[in-house]
Amino acid sequence: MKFASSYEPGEYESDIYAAWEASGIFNPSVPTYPIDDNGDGVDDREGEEFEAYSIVMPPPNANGNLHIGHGLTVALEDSLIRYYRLKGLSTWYVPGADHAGFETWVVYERELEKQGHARFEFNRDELYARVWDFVAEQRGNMELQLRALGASCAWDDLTFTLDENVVDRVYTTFEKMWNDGMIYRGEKLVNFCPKHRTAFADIEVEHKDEKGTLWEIAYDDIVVSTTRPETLFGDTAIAVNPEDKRYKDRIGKTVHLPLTDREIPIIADEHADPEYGTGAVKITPAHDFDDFEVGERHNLERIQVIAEDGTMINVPERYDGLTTEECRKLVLADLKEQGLLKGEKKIEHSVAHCYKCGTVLEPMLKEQWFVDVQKLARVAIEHLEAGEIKFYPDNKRRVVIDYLKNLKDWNISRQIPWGIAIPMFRKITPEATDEPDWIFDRRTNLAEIEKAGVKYIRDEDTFDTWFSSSHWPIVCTGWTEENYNPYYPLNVMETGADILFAWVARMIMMGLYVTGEVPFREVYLHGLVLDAHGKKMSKSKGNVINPMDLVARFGSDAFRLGILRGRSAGMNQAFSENSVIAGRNLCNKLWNIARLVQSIVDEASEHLFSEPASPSSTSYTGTPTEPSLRDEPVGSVRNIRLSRSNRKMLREKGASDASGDYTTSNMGEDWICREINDCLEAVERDMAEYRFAEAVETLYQTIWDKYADWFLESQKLFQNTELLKQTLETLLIALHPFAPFVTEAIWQNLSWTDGFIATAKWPGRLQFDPIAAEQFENIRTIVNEVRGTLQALPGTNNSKKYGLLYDNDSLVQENELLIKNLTKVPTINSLDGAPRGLRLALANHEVYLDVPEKVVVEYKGALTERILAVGRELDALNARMMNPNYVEKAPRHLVKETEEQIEEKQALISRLKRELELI
RNA sequence: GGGUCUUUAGCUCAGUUGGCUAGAGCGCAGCAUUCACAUUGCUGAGGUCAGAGGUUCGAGCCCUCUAAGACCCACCA
Repeated sequence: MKFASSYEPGEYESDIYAAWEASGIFNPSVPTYPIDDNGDGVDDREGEEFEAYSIVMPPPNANGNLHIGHGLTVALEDSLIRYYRLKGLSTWYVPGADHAGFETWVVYERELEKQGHARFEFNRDELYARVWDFVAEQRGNMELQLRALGASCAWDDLTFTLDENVVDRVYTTFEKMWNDGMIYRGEKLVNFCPKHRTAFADIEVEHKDEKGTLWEIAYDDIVVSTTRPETLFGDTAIAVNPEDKRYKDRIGKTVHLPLTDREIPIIADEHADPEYGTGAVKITPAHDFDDFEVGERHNLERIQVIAEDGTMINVPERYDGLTTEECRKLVLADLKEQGLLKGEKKIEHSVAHCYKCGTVLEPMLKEQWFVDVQKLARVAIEHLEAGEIKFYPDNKRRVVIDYLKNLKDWNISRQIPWGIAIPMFRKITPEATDEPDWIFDRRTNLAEIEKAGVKYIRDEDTFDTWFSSSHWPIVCTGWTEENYNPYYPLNVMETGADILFAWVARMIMMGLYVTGEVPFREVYLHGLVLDAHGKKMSKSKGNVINPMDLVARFGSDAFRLGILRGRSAGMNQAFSENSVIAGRNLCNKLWNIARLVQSIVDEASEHLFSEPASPSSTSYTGTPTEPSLRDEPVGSVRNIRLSRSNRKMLREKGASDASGDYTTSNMGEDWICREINDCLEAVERDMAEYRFAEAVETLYQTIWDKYADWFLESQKLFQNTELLKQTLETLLIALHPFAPFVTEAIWQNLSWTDGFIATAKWPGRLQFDPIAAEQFENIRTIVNEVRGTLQALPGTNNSKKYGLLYDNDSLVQENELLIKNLTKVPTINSLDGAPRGLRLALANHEVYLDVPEKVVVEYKGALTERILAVGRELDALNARMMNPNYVEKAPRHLVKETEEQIEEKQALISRLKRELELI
């Protein structure tokens, strides 16, 4: 037995993935469909052009586990890859693993601490080797998890962010920038985490609004306001606004710096806001970003008073070595004692924090490597404004441009050992005066090098990970200066909207700088997956949802379908487990659809041949009883078939080849063909515009509400095996990008399919008779009306009690059996004699429910209500037509439609009134 | 301070360039039960589309303002 009564994902998923992977179909060098597609011995690719489709995965942390955001990423990216693979493109989904410089370092440093060590006990090479081993030990989990999610990536091409080719490429770029004069070493204020002892780029800083105190301190007779009294030892001036009358005559004079014996000048600078505090501000160029700039304008001395470990230096002995916090208390106490503390105010201000440990960052004067971003940003802006990259959502393009316009030089030095070493060496042979102080060299494995007799030592810093990550599309596609590479630029960069600036903007700048081309043609940004209540997931809140738990409970497909549901580009959205359950149910539904179709196919082959068609088709021993309606007299079925023209519907060229041609023989068959075609069209349109949720929704409705609930129900009467096979295949293929496992599991279990569905051909359109398809809508209307009315009638089990009568209605007559089957009414008869029972409110059909007079009377209220409702609709339509502007200005087809509707409603309402009178 | 986004059913969300009676899943209520599927079928209730104004023959959709919320950027001592 091939199809169990329910789909159990756990029994299939890992085997299916292993089979895919072993077959090499995820590899881009392999054609995505058989070379000889139609078995005629000729290579079908002859003369065809292969289109490439590439996506590189935003690399998950190599030694971590996937979180739900990765789950979303895979669901989105793999759907695209699988869709375009089915479309016949040569797809390449490059997987990645991130060394996650700072993140991993923080984890490892904690580990070191646990072992009772400090990082300063080891040199950089030792630390690097230790973290490498640590990562190697932990590695692999996330790669298995990607497989569990069904990511159809080319595993042979997995790129680790510390791979040799990555480092090479990063060094090449750095060298080019160095030669182009875009790299400089500067002593600047950087955001520095005293706990992790490293600097950050502006973008890594987390600003939080906090309550603080603004103290007023007297510097002689001038009172300044400050939130950081402990830095006064680093003050080298007082600034006042040049327009400020209060201080005009003091400019150029000096004041005494409290607690010291220094005099500092009073300078005029726009930075001082006369409205704020006392209008005078102390200037500490070494410990404040604004003051640094003021200092540059006025050539002020920079006195560093806080060391990298967060303790005081270069201060009077009394304060030396204290932490900033201790020092602040002591300074305030001393000032108070001397009567210099003039006041304090509670204020709210924004404070920079380490995004990892939350420590308050210290602006620190440090020599670092900077990238002059002016040119990079300018070029990127030009290409963006020219619209070379399409953004989903669209508004993010503008947001990136604005970001790039205000971008400041980029600090790429990090004082952590886990990362790509900066390939710069400092001269230590002082007498070699003609040689530059710094040289570029790739030999970063050496702590010291010699060149032309001059000795240099290595800079111990590593690159900001975003510097190397910005090369991701280049390194993952193996782009080189020499070769044509159809996979670069990428078709799309899919990633989180939260790293739009840190990553996407930098990839654009770097891609253009290195290759001269934008690195991707489109960008799809997804929002955050929030918890069920719309809150951000975080470990501390304990509301983190593990995608692997969901995969284990509901299956990979269910997870993918569930997480895509209702999600749109760039939007944060709450995660709903119910959507995953709905996905699981769809998988099971599809499974059972296949089970039914297979059983029909098996039965048909038993009828055709005295011997079973194939061993597999008879191995099915599911429900032995035949559907009762199949026992209907064959004659009546045949009559229906004969009453329709013998139309042979050839499939469109390019449609799936797995089954033979079909002939539609009843209007339900034409109808489902039309619905499936519409569905395919919608899915194609949605995929082109990254409307994943809509594509899934359409497939869900088509499979469940149309295929199962109407088409398969009608096929219980007349089985069109060829059409069943082909429509099932079509739906399986169409759903495959979103639910790869269940569709493959079914494909493998069906008796007539070959190969993998993962490499099947995207279906063409089905042929059908549009008039017949439209007529089936009438049947649906009749059936719906019968069902609804039966439910509304008093009593239970009405569908068993009352039959259906019709008068002069060929549609009902021809489809008696079908209507009977779908409504479950016991009988359908032509009306003999005068009308009786309850007439259905169908405008164009004379159909009665054969209910006794008593029931009709009881139904009177409902009928009255119905008349009122139709009356309201009619009023609305009439009002529209009374408006001369509508008749004049609205498109003619709409006006005509309104007129027709009015006629229809009027006919209906007068008929209903007559019915009411008769009761 | 600047910017982006959100507000539609009890919950989570769709609603493509304005066009008829605003949809889905889950939840809820009722009915069904030898059926491929209870991970089921059928039926139903539930919405002043945040509020106010405007444009238009016509607005959930476009414009203005207001309110509530989320996020991003920024040097406010």
